[in-house]
Amino acid sequence: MPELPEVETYRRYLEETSLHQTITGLHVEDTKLLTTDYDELRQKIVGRQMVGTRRVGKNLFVLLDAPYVLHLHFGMTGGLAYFRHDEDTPRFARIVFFLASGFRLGFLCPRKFERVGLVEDVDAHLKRKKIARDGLEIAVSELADALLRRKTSAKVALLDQATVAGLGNWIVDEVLFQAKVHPEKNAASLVPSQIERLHAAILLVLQTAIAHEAAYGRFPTSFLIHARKWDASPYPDKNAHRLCPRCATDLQVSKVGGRTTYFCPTCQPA
DNA sequence: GCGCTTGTTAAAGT
DNA sequence: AACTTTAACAAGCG
Repeated sequence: MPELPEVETYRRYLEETSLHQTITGLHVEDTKLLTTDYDELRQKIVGRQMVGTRRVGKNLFVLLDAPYVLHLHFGMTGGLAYFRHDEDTPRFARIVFFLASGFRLGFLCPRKFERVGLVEDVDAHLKRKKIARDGLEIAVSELADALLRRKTSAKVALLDQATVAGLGNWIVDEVLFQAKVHPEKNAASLVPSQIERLHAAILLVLQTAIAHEAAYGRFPTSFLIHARKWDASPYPDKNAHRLCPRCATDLQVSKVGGRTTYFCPTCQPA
């Protein structure tokens, strides 16, 4: 689930549960999940406290009372869970931070695409990884600059974290739908009105998703996301979600940039 | 059992 | 050289 809204929800969850407690231990089931050597990581975080957070796109940075920062990336399926007792350990809590209160913060890693490690400097890390401006903060002019220099489709360009940070597969589909732009539209040939609509749609989709703590089932029925098989929740009619929420045309499913893409051929003409 | 998956990146291609 | 596309990664899920 971890696109920007989920990571923002995890960020708030971590802030509410785990700050200002000395870290007393660390468990790591599989060191492939680490971008910092296990022993070095343990040495550097045990005895420290989490004192704040910062999120950029899908990246969560946990500030410590130390001159380095813990970096969490949730991959395709990562999550967080705060718990107390052994018997409450969630499935897939492959990394566990033990805290002085007796509680533990588990980093759930069902598919091992998640990553945890230390970074010296957040901004240097973002630059090295080519992470662009966060989706909630990007200006129209920045979005325009990034899109117009690309020789690929609007969908691929929006999915690229070097264009705008935090959008994943379903959010890009939702943004394109709300902005009435075809996913395969050439990014470089977007006109100013389309870029303005994309910018507004990015804010709308991200803010709506965050307001609902990324629980897709509760999103407005005007959203395309309900077309995805895993979420037909607001519709009593089993087939209603296959139709465009705006014009009731049959939605189209295709592959763009190698990823499953939903769009309305009427509202988003080629 | 088969195909699919909300992300990223190394390798291959242009 | 620089940008784009593809395949691969790992494992759970329906």
